[in-house]
Amino acid sequence: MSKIAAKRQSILQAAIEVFSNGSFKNSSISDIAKRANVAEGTIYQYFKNKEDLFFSIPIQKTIEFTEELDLHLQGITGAFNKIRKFIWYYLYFFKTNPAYGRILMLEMRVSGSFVKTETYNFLKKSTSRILEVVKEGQKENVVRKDVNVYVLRQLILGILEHVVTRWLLKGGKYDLMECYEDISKLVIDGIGLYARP
Amino acid sequence: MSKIAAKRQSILQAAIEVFSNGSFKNSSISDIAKRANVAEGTIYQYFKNKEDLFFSIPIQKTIEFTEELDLHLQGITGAFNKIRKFIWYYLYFFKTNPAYGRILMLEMRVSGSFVKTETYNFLKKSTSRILEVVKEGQKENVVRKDVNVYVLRQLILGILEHVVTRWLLKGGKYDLMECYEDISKLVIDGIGLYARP
Amino acid sequence: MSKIAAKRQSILQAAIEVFSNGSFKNSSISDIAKRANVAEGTIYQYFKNKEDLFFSIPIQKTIEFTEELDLHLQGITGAFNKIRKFIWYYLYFFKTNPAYGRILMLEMRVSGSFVKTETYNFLKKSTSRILEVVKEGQKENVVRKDVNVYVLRQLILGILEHVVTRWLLKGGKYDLMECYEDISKLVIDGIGLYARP
Amino acid sequence: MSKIAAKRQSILQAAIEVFSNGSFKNSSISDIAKRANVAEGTIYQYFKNKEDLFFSIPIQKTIEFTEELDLHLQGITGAFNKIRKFIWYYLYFFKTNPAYGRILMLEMRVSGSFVKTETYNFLKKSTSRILEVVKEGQKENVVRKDVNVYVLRQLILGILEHVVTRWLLKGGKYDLMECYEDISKLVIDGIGLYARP
DNA sequence: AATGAATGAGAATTCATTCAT
DNA sequence: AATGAATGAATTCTCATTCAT
Repeated sequence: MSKIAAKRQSILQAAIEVFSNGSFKNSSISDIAKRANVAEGTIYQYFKNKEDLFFSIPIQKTIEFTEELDLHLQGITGAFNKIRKFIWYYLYFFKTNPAYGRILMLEMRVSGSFVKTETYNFLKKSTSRILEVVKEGQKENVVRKDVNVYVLRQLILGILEHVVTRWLLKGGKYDLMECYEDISKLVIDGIGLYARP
Repeated sequence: MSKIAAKRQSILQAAIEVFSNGSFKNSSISDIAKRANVAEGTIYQYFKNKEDLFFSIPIQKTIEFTEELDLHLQGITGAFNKIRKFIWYYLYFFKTNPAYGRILMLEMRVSGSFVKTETYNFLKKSTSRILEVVKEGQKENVVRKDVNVYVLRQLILGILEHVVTRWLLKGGKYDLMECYEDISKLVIDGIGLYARP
Repeated sequence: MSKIAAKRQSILQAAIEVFSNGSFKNSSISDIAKRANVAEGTIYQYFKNKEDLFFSIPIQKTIEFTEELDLHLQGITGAFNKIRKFIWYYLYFFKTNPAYGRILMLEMRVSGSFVKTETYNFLKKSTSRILEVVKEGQKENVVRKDVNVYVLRQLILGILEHVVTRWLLKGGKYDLMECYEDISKLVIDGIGLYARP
Repeated sequence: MSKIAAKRQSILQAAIEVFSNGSFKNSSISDIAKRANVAEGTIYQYFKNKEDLFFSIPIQKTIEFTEELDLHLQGITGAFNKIRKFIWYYLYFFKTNPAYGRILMLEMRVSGSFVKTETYNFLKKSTSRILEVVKEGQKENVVRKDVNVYVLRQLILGILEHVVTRWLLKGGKYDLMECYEDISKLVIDGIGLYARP
């Protein structure tokens, strides 16, 4: 990574830590600068303004998420196996990135203006990987075809988002991975072609 | 109610309306004063500072909640009936107090400092009523005794908190009371001694 | 004058002094506050923002100008006498208010955006007094009727504006009143019905 | 011209263009650097600081003016002819350098500090050429000797400065050369020994 | 008790200037 | 010589809090 990219990265990391402790308004550029060990002005070399910095967080984190996810999915065959891995990685990602989780799930999602941002569109597009896997499952004849793939994706992401949000609201006091088995079952049962009770 | 108490009350109501539209930092004393039709200085006759005003909201509202709840529970016999009434009233309370709901469920939770406040302790203590009812159910031999009463209470409050939070995040677009029947069943089934499937 | 009006006035006076020493951008609220012996925040109790303060200057000064002018015109009969008095007072006003002169003539007039402000419209309307006198002269049959009154007013104000601007550009080194006689003659000759050479 | 001098020149040209669009404070080194296609730091290799750059503009432009003027005066005999040529060239220079005109006539004048700079002294000295021509005219017995030569020079430069300033304030909408004939006559009549009406 | 003018500590943002490469 | 990343002082503006009336 270039020196410049590294500095941008370290500012973003500091921003995540600061923003995750309070609201957007409550967090100050001064605090972020201190935590990143740069001058306040430096932040404006890398980000247009405070809002730009804020909304750059999910973009950066989503890129990280997607790249890592791809590594984890490599070598796995079978749609169900891939979906299980996806669920596992989703939970694992937020377990290891709770500060980002608080920003995304508790701060951004709640703000009405978020939906209007470019970042929102970027996030929506970024979930294409799981869509592909669902389609793969349909080709393999293991995933039901009587329901729109987008709805199936919504089911998966909806459950995951939900458990992560609950976990964060409870202050991360229990192990997020605990629910991996249950969710896997629920999801596979829910979208699977056979084995419907 | 004395004149003084009435003014305090009207300031609190204005505060609820203002705080529910934005974060703590985002809301200004000036706005609250305008909405309460008092001068800014007057607010400081009734509350120590902005934080005191903010955290007085749940205290006041919880007192209201408890007082009203007691009225609703009067004359009802049977733990299950009381629990159903509790669930009904909980949903009804937030349906009719959505602004307060947003503050409690979406804003206070996010702020990491909330847990450290006296208000947090007050809220925890205030749920004693439901605890008593659960214990009553155990004495009546209708509520399971193999699980700690505090866990049982957590089950009830957890579900309720959850549906209210979801409802608020969706902008209160549907009728919160819709889910009363389902939740009643879920709760009674969950904590009941018999009738387990 | 009320205490509040007096403070507003003293802030305006400080602003005139500061703005007249440099451009709008170059002048700081901090300097104005210091000169007015108030805190920076106080300025924002009286003016919406820096621009509002800036454009409030000509409004205030024009009101002063008009009020004083009316006093000076009282008891004078004959349009030519009134016009001479107007010319005299115009020169006298800027001789005694050179800082305001620099702001109006050298800073505001030059900025392209000034024309779009409300202040600009206010200033335009404020020259109605001289228009009335010109019309009066036409009724008295001493002022030419073959030229539009608005053009006649433009002639008078154009010359005056010009000599004041020159005087300011030269740093106010000579006595502005020197040119009173010459301008009076020029104007009376220019707009008079008879006595055309 | 050396490569270094050429780059200095191109930075100055960029500075003229940027400064002429706004006040000193309003114009940024960053904008100038962009327009000159150099890095910000490079500007500091050629100029001590922003003020130095600003005040280098009239020095550079005055050198250009004087050099070109000398070429134009070559081969012309007779003081009046030279004066006419001077007037023509003065108007022509600002017609073709309106951005510099705005800086010199509208911006520098306004800033009270200009009079204190070295640049101001340089500009004053640079008008020696016209002084020589006036003296030449006195020797030729065509220019009046009853008035101080410095006053005669002031007359000439005063009129020229005036028409250029007016033209700039009007946004350069008409052709500045239009007034060449009238000014020539006015000046020659004004300073000439004979032909006084 | 009520007021609201005054305050001044920050907040975000800009930008001239420096300096290591 | 040229660069442009980094800096930090300065600027405008906001707002919780105080206090004289």
